Amino acid sequence: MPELPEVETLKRELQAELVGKKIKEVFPFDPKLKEARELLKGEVKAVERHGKVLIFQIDDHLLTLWLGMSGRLKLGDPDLPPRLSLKFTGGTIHLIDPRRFAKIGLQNGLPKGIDPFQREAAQFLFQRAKCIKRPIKSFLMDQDYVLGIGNIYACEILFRAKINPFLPTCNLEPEEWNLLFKIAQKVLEEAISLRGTTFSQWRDLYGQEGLFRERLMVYQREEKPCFRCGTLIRRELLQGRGTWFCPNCQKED
DNA sequence: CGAACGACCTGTTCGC
DNA sequence: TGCGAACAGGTCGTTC
Repeated sequence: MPELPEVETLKRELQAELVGKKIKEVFPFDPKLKEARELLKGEVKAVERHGKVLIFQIDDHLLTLWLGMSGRLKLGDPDLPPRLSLKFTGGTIHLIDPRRFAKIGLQNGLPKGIDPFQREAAQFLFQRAKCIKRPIKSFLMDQDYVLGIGNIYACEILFRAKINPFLPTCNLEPEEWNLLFKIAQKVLEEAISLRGTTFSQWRDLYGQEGLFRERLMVYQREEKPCFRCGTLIRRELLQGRGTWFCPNCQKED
C-alpha cells in the first residue's frame, strides 16, 4: 500500500518522535515477527527511507521495515489489533497490518533502483530505458529501476504527463522523458506535502488521513469523466494491476 | 529478457 | 439477507 509519499511521511514523523529515544520493549503479537524482538531493542540513532522501505539505525545495526500492502505505524492507541508493538521512552508505536505482508529484516536485498528525486535521475534512467520494450508503467513501478512509485502514483504521474501506460518505454523521446520525471517529482512532492493518499486504510503516525486523495485524477475513477477533457476514464489490466487512464489525453502514439 | 500466474494474507465491496 | 467472486496501496518465485 504505502508508496514513496506515505513512507516519507512516516519517516519524517518517526524522526521527530523516535530518534534519540530508546526502544525498551517489543511485543511481537504475530509469531512471524518474533525475530524482530531483539533486533528492535536499543537506541534509535536514525530513521531513513529507501524507496518504500523504512530503515532504522538501532545502536550499531540497521533494520528494514517493508510495509507491504496494508502496513502502517501508529503512535498511541491503535485502531486495529497490532501485529507488533514497541515501547520506547516517549510512548508506544504499533505496527498495524491486516494483510500481514509487512516484513522486518536486516538490510539485505534492498531494491537497486534510483530515487526519482536524485539529481540526474531522468538522465541516468534514460540510458537504461532506451532499449526496454516493456510498458512505461511497469518500468516506473519496477523497484530495480525507479524507487518508490507504486500503482496509485504511476497512474497519476502518467496521466499528468499525458503518456499512455502501455507505451513501450523505449518509445519515449528524450524531452518526454525529462518532462515525465519533472512531473513525477512534482506529484510525489505534492503528495508528501499532503501526507500521502488515504484511500481506505492508510493513516500517518498520528492517525491522520493523507489528503492527496482529493487530487487524484484517474486512480479508481473508471467510467468517470476526465477532469481535462471529459472522456470517460478507462480501467485496464497491466501486469495484473488495475490501470486507470484517459484514452483521449493518453493516446498510444 | 519479460509476461503471466500463483502465492503470501485479510478485508471490503459488488452482483446475483 | 446471504454467498461467492472480484478486488485492494506490494513483492517474490516459477514457468513458459
